[in-house]
Amino acid sequence: MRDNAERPSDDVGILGELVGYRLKRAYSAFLTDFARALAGTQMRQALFGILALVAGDPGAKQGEIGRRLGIKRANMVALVNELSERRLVERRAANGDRRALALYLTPEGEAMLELCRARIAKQEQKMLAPFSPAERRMLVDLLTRLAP
Amino acid sequence: MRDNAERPSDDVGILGELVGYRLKRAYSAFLTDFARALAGTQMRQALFGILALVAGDPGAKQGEIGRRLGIKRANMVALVNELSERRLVERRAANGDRRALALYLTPEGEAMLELCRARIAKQEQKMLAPFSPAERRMLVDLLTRLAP
DNA sequence: TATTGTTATACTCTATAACTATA
DNA sequence: TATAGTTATAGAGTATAACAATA
Repeated sequence: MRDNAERPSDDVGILGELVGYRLKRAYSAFLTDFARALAGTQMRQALFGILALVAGDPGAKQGEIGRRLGIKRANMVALVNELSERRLVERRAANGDRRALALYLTPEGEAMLELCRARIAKQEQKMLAPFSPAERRMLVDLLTRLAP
Repeated sequence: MRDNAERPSDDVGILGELVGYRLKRAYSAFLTDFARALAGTQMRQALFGILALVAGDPGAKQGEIGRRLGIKRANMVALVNELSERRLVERRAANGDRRALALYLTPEGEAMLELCRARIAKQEQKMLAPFSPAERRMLVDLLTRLAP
C-alpha cells in the first residue's frame, strides 16, 4: 500500500527554518528509531524513563518521579500500574508519609533497564554516526540550554 | 492544586545525557509555547503546517501535503475537513486525476496563516533569545542533519 | 495492480476536575 | 489547607486495515 509519511519529504517551505519544526522532525525521527530499538520488550519512552529514574533513586516517591519526568500525577498511575503488574517495579509504603508510595526496581526491572539502556545506546550511536564528538556535545549543550 | 510536571526538574539521572531525551524536552518546551502563542486562534501544529505548505504550493494534492509533513493519508482527512469547515482551505477537483483533491487557501486562510506566522516568529525569538546568531544557525543545522 | 481519499478503530501522551486519605 | 495517589474523561497525534473510485 506504500503508505504515507514514513519519511517526510524535504520541501516544507517556510516551516523548514522554524526551530520548532526542526525539533519536531528530529524528535520524531528519534522516536521512530527508539520504538524500533525497543521492539519486543513491550517498553516505551515513559516506562523506560520511570525505570531509569527509580534505578538512580530507589525509594523515590511516585509523584517525585513524575515531577522530574514531566509526567502528571494522574498519568503516572497507569504507567506505574503497568510496571508493577509486569513485576518490574514495586510500590511500597513510604516511611514517614502514609499517603506516599516509594518505588523500587525488582531484579527483573534492573535487567529490563539494562537491556533497554544497551539498545538505546546503540541506537543513539547509529543516529549520531554522522556527527563529530564536538558536534554531539554542541547538540546536547544547545538542547539542554533550550530546556534544562 | 499545584499540579505536577509543568516544569520538569533537573535531576533526570542517566536520561539527561541521551540526545533522544534532550530532544523530547526541548520539543515539549517549544510545543507548550507554541500553543500559548496561538491561543485564541483555534490553530494547532498540524493545521498550521498544512496552511503553510498549501500557501507555498497552491493546488497541491491533499496526499502530497500530508507526505511532506509526515502526516498519513488517513489522518489528513479530519484535519483538512476542519480547515475546510472553517473556510480557511478549499478542496477542488485536481485536473488530470479525478481521484485527487487540490488544496487552496481562501483569503481567510491567508490571513490566518499570516497571523500565526507573526506570532510564531515572535515566540521563536523569545525562545532563542539566549542564543547567539551563530548558535541558532548551528542548532538548525544540526537538527536538519539529524532529520532532513 | 497501485494510488487517492475515506471510514473505522486503537494506542500513546497529555490535560483537567474531583475524590480519598492523609499531612 | 495542602499534598499523594487515584479515577474518570477528553483532546491531540499517530498507527493499521479495508473499502470505493480512479489510474
